[in-house]
Amino acid sequence: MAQRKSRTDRRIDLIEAARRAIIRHGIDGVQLSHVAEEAGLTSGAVLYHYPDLSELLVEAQHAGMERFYEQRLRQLATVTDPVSKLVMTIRSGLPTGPLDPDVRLLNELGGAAGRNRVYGVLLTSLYDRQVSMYQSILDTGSALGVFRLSGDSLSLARNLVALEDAYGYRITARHPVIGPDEAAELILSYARTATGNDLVA
Amino acid sequence: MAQRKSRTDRRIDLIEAARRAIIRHGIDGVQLSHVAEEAGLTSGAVLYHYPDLSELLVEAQHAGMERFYEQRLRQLATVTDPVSKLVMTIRSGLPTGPLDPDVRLLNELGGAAGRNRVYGVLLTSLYDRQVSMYQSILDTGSALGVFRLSGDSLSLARNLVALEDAYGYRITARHPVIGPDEAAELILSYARTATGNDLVA
DNA sequence: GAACTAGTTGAACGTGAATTCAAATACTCA
DNA sequence: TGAGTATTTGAATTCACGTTCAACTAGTTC
Repeated sequence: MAQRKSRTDRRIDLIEAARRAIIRHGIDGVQLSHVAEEAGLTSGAVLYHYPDLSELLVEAQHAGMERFYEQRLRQLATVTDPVSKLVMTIRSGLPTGPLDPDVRLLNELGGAAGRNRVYGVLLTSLYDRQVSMYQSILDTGSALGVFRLSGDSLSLARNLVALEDAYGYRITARHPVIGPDEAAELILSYARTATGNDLVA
Repeated sequence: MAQRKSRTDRRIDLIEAARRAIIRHGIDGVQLSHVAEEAGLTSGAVLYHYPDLSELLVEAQHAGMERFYEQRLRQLATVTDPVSKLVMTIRSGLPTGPLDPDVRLLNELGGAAGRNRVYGVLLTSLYDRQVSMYQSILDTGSALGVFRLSGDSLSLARNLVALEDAYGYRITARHPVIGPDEAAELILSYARTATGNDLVA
């Protein structure tokens, strides 16, 4: 028998297990048994904690998103100058490679968001928060005279996040020439014209 | 009994039916019975033409992609000056709204491309062809002196396609403020700095 | 350490989907 | 027109999954 755990501990485990199962089988392909296997439990045990699998999946997606976003914020807090912030943020929005679990998970949402309102809302809220994050970097740099913005910061920020998103897909789809480094350089080339700064950290 | 059709006609029907079924249920959620229902046939009939459902799904995705791309090329051929071409192409890469079937279908590939090599290859090949399309517009405009490019045309083209992709997701996910018009304007703002042209058609 | 509680298992059951295939039907062409 | 062929159906079968639940186990409490 698998190690016994408290209700809260087990729920955390299950959310992690669901995250892995989604990455492996797709948000519409995950089965109860996949989650159980990832968690090292039987289906019955999973059902004991989450009588409705779809709720667990939503929680897993939600948790994955929050983790991704919080991690970016945390990294951001380690530096102060706007140039470093911008460069670092661009990097942290890209997958480390085709197998990056965080981005793989988010990518699963793309298609489902068109069919499922809950996923649409989740994904939209992540996008908006990331836009705010970029916008505040741009505005700060602008106020300090480091950046000379080529347009309004909201539009620039929206485009930066959009580029991240798109290259995330390219990288996880294993584009033969666009990897993390190339994608970062492509986004940086946009960021340079947007900020009028060379962005050499 | 459903109307009898020739092998080739029926296969075309089935590809269309599969396309609709994928949009409705997701690439990993589609079932044989969904396709059969969309086609107005029984499961047995579908299996008679496609013993392997996954092959039909790949063909449906392939056909959807080709159609999307060919349609863009055809539109592009109706105008000659680079400014009109660029503006029109940006528009034709965006969904008409959250329900746009072509983009909905493509979005289904995003997540699956990370798990399934075939889908990864399909999606990557579409991306690359779209990049070429933009690149040729940019190069022509540059040669004619209409555009003064802010960087190499390949990078600019890659970013333009990336922006289209990303806003396609935003729109199908029903972002409350980013619709087709707003997305087009955001991409255009990038295209303006990229080409040094006001892009007023 | 006995009674109680919470978590887990495994087997039984029901459901729905894929698969198979013989029979029925509609078309082709001699 | 009639024999032959291609397409479709519908029923039977099998399989995989979700669901339920009684029994079991490991903690917890008094």
